[in-house]
Amino acid sequence: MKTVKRLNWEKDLSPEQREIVEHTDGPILVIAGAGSGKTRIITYKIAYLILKKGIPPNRILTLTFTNKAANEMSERLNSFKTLKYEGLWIGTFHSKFCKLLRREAKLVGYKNNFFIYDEEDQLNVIKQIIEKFGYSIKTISPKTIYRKINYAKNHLISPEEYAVKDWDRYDSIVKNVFIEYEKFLKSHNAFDFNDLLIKPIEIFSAYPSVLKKYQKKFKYILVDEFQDTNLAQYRLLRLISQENNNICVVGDDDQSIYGWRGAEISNIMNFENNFPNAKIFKVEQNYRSTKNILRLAQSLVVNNKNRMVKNLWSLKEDGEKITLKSLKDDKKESLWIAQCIKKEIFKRKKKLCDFAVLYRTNAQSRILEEGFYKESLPYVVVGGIGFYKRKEIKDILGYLSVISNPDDEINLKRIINYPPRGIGKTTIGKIEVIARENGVSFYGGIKLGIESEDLPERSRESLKMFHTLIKKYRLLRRKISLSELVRTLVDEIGISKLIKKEGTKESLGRWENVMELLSAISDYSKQSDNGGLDGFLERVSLFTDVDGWDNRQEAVTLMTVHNAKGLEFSTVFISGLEEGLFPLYNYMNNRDEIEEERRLFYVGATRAIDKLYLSYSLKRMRFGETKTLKCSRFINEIDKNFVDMDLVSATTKDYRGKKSFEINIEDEKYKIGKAVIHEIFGNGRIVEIEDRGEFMKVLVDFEVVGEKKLLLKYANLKVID
DNA sequence: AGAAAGGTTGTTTTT
DNA sequence: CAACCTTTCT
Repeated sequence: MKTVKRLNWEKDLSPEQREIVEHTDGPILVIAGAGSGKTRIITYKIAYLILKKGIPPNRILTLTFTNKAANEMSERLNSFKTLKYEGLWIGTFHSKFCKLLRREAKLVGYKNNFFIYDEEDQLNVIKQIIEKFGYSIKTISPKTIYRKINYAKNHLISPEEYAVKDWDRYDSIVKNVFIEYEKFLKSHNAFDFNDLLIKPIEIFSAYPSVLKKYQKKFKYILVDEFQDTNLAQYRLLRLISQENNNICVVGDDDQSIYGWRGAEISNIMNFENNFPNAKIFKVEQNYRSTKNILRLAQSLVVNNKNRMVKNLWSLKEDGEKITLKSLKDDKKESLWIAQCIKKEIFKRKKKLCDFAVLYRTNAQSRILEEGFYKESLPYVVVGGIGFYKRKEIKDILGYLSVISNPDDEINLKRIINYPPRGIGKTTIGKIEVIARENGVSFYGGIKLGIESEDLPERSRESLKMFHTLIKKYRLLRRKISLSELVRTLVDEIGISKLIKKEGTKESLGRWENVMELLSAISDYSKQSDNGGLDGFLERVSLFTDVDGWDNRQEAVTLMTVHNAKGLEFSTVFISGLEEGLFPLYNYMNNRDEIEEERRLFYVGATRAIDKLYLSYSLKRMRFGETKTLKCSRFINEIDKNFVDMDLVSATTKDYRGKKSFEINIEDEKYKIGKAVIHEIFGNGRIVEIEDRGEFMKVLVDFEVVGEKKLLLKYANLKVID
């Protein structure tokens, strides 16, 4: 059911949006506040380029943050009656540069059927290397190494450049593992996520003619969510845009929430310096939220130092007040949320899909699920362990990967004894030796192992069976459809029996997942432009749970604030607003990190269209222990004039109606102009106040020693009044 | 070789 | 409180 729309430049766009759409040439930065119609601007710009300027779609590159965003844009383009956009490059950075790599892989020594390793695969590679070096993964944590390697790759640091302080043994281990890791991936024809961006950069610098080809091809480049691009993405944009210099980036510095993943907020802050003669637009009208929601969000985010000044405004009414609720513990919080939703559905005739419950960490979903279950309220959890990361799914995908690319040792080892076929640790160890001695891959080692005298008859028999199985499917893949292939495979290896045998309460769900995979594959097979087995594997690697989430489903949506980026809901709950959880404890120590947490809260709050609920618990179960918690500093920061409060304090006093909290009452004593006494510096007056809460700092002008900035916590100042 | 039991570890957010 | 890894038992 395709809804066909006529494009109406005047009616569909505000005058300022239209100006941006029609300003096509040269570098453009659009600072677009939350809910100001970013997606609309980009889609209409694409339409404008094609229809009004006659640019062929295949000469426009549009980069988004999620596949979902790209799909939505495509859908909108599809709804425009007269628009033909076949050939348009639209998708995430990762998927588009993966596409480029499929074409150019041989330039970096890869075959074009490369496989993409996810975190689990990467960890397996790292573990294997650590053990090969003779370390124990007890002393050398694979996860730490993984983080360090990822950090380096995010910052475009190669293993050779990886700096080691010569006294730091750990760092030199990281470096060595890093070097081996890169070699391993290459020799197994696999990339990790970072490689999808890094390798194109390598290709472009080594082969200027290839770069030229793409520079010429892409006359116009459009980028969404620019505030979350990292160094590699930024480098790619610079390289590709050089020829035509028509690059339009859209973003909002207040919504930059991926710093931990290497995103550089400076990319957006310094755009004007890096792209000379850039035209800057600011869109401050918000079309999404009520005034109350906007004011609250704004009152929070102004506490950030490192931001561009913006003043969001809205033509909507004030709307309902924000509800702030404090609860005794996390169980009560989840029940309260479920009950609020029920009430709203009953009173205001809202639908389940109008609600989203957001949280800081995935682990919080479980307690919410329990509460929803008790209240028999349907819900979907988006994210967490993604569908394609579930064990039963990865096992099947492991087979498919090996069928496509037998060099993939990691997946080969994953499935070689699943289902158990008598190929255990000892046999695998022997094959590794054989492979190394003969200079062949692990798969090659299996072939030799079948003939080898060093292996017992039984193992050789098992290996032979396994090898025959893989060979059979490698042949079969050319003869039957992908969907039939996987069905036959699932049948032959007896997954159904295997899962049933486990006999756990999750077994049924796991089997359902397998069936869901089969139907996903058959859907994929039906698409006319499908890329066969390799295409499916690629899609799966780059797929996220949000991409698959259906927003019309009759269920409440539960997800992290990160996942909610770019989405909107009539009613939004932000839960777990406690010091240490949101902001998360790892990020409470430095200013930049706190600012990112604050932006995250801002992103969450601005998802709401009509009504926002904020809640926190005074006790929460973590690590199997119940901890007592204080409410988030962000709650203290927001302007309470638009908030209805219903609070339980730690001392069970009711703070209803009061404008500030206990923490704040202490702070209130310190105001600009107040006279204070310090033990050493003597008398002075407060001239400036920075931060509130735990890290509150004051600038005091002392009579004797002049101005000093003091951290209130340690200063021991006395106010004299 | 494989299953079952026991101990230890750790949770941030994700393309 | 799990998930994960190691050890122990069959």
